[in-house]
Amino acid sequence: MPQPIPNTENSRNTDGRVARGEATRERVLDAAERCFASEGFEAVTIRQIARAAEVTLGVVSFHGGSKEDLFKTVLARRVATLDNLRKAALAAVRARGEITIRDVVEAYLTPYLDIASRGDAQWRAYAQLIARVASNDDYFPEVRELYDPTARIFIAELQRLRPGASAEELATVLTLTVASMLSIVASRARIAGLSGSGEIDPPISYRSKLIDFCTGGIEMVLPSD
Amino acid sequence: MPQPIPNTENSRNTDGRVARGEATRERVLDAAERCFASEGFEAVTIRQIARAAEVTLGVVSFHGGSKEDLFKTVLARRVATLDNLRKAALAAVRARGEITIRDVVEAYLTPYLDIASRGDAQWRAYAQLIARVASNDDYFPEVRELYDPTARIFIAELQRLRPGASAEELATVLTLTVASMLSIVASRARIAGLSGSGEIDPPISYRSKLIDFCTGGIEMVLPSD
DNA sequence: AAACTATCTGAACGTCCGTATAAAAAGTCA
DNA sequence: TGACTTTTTATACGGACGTTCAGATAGTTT
Repeated sequence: MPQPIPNTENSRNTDGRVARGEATRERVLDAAERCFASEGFEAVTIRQIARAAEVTLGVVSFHGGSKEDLFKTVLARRVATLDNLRKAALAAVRARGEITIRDVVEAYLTPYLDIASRGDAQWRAYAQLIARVASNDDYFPEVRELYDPTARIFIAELQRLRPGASAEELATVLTLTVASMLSIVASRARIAGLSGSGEIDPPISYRSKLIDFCTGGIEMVLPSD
Repeated sequence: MPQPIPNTENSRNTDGRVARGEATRERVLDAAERCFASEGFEAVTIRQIARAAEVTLGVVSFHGGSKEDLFKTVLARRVATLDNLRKAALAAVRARGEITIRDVVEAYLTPYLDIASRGDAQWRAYAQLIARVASNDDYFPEVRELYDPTARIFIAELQRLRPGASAEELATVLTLTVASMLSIVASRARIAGLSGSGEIDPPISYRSKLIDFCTGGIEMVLPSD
C-alpha cells in the first residue's frame, strides 16, 4: 500500500552531469525541513540546520542561500508533488462519473493525511511545516501563494456542484476545510489530552471523522436545494 | 450593542492601595500583547515591546519578568474573561430550555468572534494571539492548558446531546471547531484572496457561515440516530 | 524632614545571530 | 599532469539579542 512518493526534483545540471554537490544540497534542505517544521522559521538558526545536516556552517549558505531563501526552497520543492497527488485523486473520482461534495473533500484531504502519516520522516516534516505556515498569515507572501492554484481547482469543483454558491462562500468553506485538515496534524496532542487517551494517533486515523466533519460543514453552508 | 468587556484584573495591592506602577505594568502588557499577536513569540524583541509601550528597556523586565513570563502573563490575564463570556452564553441557551448542537456551537464561537471584531485593539490583538498560539503545538505547555477547562465544559455539553459519542469523537469535533474558528481570524486575508474580493471583513461577518460549518460538521460526525 | 520603598533610567554584560570571505580541498577536464 | 571549477573549511565581522544592575528619581510613611 505505501508506495514511494515520486521525487519531482531535478538533480542534474543542464549539461546532463550529476551535480557534485547535489547530495549535500539535499541533506541541507532535508535538515532545514525538519528544523523549520519542528521549531518554526524564527526559532531555527542556521547553525542548528548545519548541525542537523552534519555539514559546516558555510555549506548551508552555499547551497541554501539566505535563511529566507532556504525556507522558501524547502516549501516549494514538494508543492508540485502534493498538488499532483490531489489532482490525481480528483481525476480518479471524476472518472467514476457522478461526483459528490464528499468525493471532493476526500480527494483534497487524503493525500495530505497520507504524507503526514508516512514512515518517511521528511514527508512528515513537510506536512507539519505546511500546517505551521498556513496557520499564520505573516509568512512571506510567496509562500502563501504556493497553495492557491490547487485551492482554486477545488473551489471550481465545488462551484460545479453548487452553482448557486457565492465566491465568498466557496472560499470560506475551502479555508475552513484546510484549517480543519491542518489542525489534525497540529493538534493531535490536544485531542489526545482532551479525550483522556494518552495515545497520539497518526493523522490518517482521523480520516473518516475529518471527512465527515468537512463534508457535513460544507453541505450545511451550501445546501443543495 | 458593544458593551464594554469587564476587566477582571486586580489593580490593587493586598493592603488596598492602588499600586503605583500598575498603569505602567498594563502599558507593558498591552504592548506585549500587540507585539506577540502580530509577530509571534520568537520574532518579538523586548526592545520592541519597550518601544511600543514607551518605556525604557529595564521597565519591561521589571514589570514583566523574563520574555517567557511576559508571554504567559499576557495570555493568562484575559482567559477568565473570555471563559466567562462563553459560560454565560451557554447558560443563556440552557435557560431557554431545549438545546441543540447549533446552540452549543453558537455559545462557544460567538464570544470569540465578538472580541476579535471589537473596536478595542487590545482585545483584537488577544484574539489574534490565541489563534497564533493554538495553531502550533510547540508553545509552553502551561499555555495550552489554559483553555482546557472550558473546552471540557463544552465537550460535556455535546456529550449530553449525543450520549453515544466516544470521548475521542467529542474531542476531535471540538478541536476541529476551534481550528475553524481560529482560522477565520488567522486566514481572512486568504479568504479574501481566494474569493476575489479585495475586502477583508471582520471576523463577526463570518459568524453564520462558521456556525453552519461547525454545526453541520459535528452533526455529520455525531449523528443523532 | 528623614528614612524607606517602589519605580525607573542608562549602560553594560556575555552570547548568539546571519552573513561574508579567504584559503584549502576535491573533482573535472584538457 | 596541470589548469580550472566546484565544493568545503575555518574564521571573522558587526549587530542585535535577553538579562542584569548600580544608581537616580519619585512617592510614601514615620
